[in-house]
Amino acid sequence: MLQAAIRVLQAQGYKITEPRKQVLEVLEGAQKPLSPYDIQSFLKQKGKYLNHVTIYRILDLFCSLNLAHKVLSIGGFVKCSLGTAEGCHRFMVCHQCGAIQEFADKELCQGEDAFTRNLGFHTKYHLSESSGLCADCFRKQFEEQKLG
Amino acid sequence: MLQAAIRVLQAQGYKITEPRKQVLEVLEGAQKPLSPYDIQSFLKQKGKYLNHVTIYRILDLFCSLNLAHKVLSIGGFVKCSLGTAEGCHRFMVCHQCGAIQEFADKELCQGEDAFTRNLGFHTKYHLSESSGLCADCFRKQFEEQKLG
DNA sequence: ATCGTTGCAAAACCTTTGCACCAAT
DNA sequence: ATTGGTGCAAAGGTTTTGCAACGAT
Repeated sequence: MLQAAIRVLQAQGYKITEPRKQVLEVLEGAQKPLSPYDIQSFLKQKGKYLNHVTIYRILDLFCSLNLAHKVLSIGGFVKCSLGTAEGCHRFMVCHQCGAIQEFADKELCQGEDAFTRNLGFHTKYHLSESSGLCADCFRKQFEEQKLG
Repeated sequence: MLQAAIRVLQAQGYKITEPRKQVLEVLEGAQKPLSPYDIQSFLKQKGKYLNHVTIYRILDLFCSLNLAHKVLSIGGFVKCSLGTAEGCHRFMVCHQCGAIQEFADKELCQGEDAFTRNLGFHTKYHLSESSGLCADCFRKQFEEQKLG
């Protein structure tokens, strides 16, 4: 996984540096979107230090290479967990626990494109985030309702 | 249009103040999403002054009442141009001229919900922005290609 | 050795908070 | 008169910039 990202960097002529590997590692291990300062904190816990500017720049790079995405409804970054998928990369965001799941579906993109094309618009890419409850949180809430 | 928004405010027990009317007016007249400071600049041109904090608070209020939306891919605010529509409010964002068009479609929402439900997710609402070229900018680009 | 990367300092920018005053109802 | 709204000052947080030093190739 991490290896795949490193190969992408190398293939594009970017250097494999400690800071980049560290940010990759943190993103790999995260369950939720992380802000640049979140990432800095995580690293501090491991006894490592990165300047926040460095983290900003690394995240910019990763996003430009689709190794990471910015989840706009949260304002944090996640590693990209999809390959060169069919259709744009979408997110489900649990507003209870903050967990993220990435997915893609060609038909959803086609439906959206068809609709906007009728309005004369030519779509390059989609941004799509579904907010709600993940399976776990939904179950928990359901149990609580039975009790209460 | 502006009247409709004012009625919504009144109906909810919010006061109709000069600052609120001014922000509404600016949003009405805008073709693109505006940041709080953009709005302040627009008003300054008209010889009016609002504190930025006031603008932040007014925008918060408007968004909570669905009189305005924040366009996340741009980071600015637009007036809501839809009624209580079928399905969530979506945007087409022209990355050339910045123009915004709002739309809604029940089927798109249903398609997305169906897909995520299969993954155990329970969607509350969607965030959806399509980025690309509006009809005008597409035409212009097309003309230029013919020439070049 | 080269050139891309990082760290640092600083600045710019964005957003929020608390409180006193003002104004719409 | 009441209560919500606004302005101000200040603080806190986020993001960007320029430059010198470092390190992967």
